[in-house]
Amino acid sequence: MEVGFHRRTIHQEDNQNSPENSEESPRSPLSHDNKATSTSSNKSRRGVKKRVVYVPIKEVERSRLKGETNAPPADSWAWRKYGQKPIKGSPYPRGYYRCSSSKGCPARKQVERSRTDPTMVMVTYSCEHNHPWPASKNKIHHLHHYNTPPSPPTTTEETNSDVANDQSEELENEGPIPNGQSEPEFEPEHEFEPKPEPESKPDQKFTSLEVGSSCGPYATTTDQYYQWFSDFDTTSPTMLESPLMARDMAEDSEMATIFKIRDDEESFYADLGELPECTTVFRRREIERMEHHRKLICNN
DNA sequence: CGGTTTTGACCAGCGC
DNA sequence: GCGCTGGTCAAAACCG
Repeated sequence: MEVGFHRRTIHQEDNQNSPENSEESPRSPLSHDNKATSTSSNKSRRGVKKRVVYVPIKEVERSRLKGETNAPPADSWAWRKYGQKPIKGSPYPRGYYRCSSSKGCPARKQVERSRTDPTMVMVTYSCEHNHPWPASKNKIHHLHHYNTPPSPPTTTEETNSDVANDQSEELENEGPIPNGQSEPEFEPEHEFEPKPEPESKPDQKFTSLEVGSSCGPYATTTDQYYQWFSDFDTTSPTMLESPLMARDMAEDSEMATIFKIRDDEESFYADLGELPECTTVFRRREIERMEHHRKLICNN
């Protein structure tokens, strides 16, 4: 499935706001899990850390249209279904998947249709991958798709504006983090940028990326471009706990607006079918970047 | 033929 | 301790 979780909504730390929580039966272990996920404990009944992601069912259906029956939301790991259970109180069964990219990988995910919003699929990740991102055919296809790397933002101004655009997506960037290695669960199909963090200096990342510097042990020529993704993944838990993040979470109303706008926008892109959303977005960003550079030159 | 999906059975945590 | 429920196992079926 070439299409990553590009319209997903992550409710890892803020599940209180998720419709899922409000509807869960109070006694439900799932509810307990989700609640834990939304709080500091973030652990399931068996003490395994979990992360919850919401994905529009459209993504799943798109995957299914491509011949993937009962397809879980797209991501770039290879998942093998090992079970399915009807969940009490939910009309939809829950599917259990484990990572099949590597033998012995403890990574698991549960896929379940949201009760309140059947158009959304709730994906719960538990455990982390203990291996690098497999160079699956999907990935190859993906990379081929986006083989013309758009120019990442290079200026603070631009980065900030993009960040404002992508606040929703920042929240989305969650999932198992394989020992600090790349976690390509979320394909960079559309704008997705880490919030500028004093420590991580995302601008520098982008700058270094632009010059093609190596970014990690598993970075390939094409991977380099996406490495910032994994960097962000690696740091995202910290971000979620950071005061900066807390502040952002407090701006929920604004976030909601952004969510809505982006959702509409992305729905539009989704209607374009296989046309990679990022191509449009990145092209637009490229134009913006060039204009910005032109201004700088003019000013000089 | 190897990998994946399906599905019933079993196990373990949690609440009462 | 018991029952309920979620999570996992494992064998058979399925698929490319």
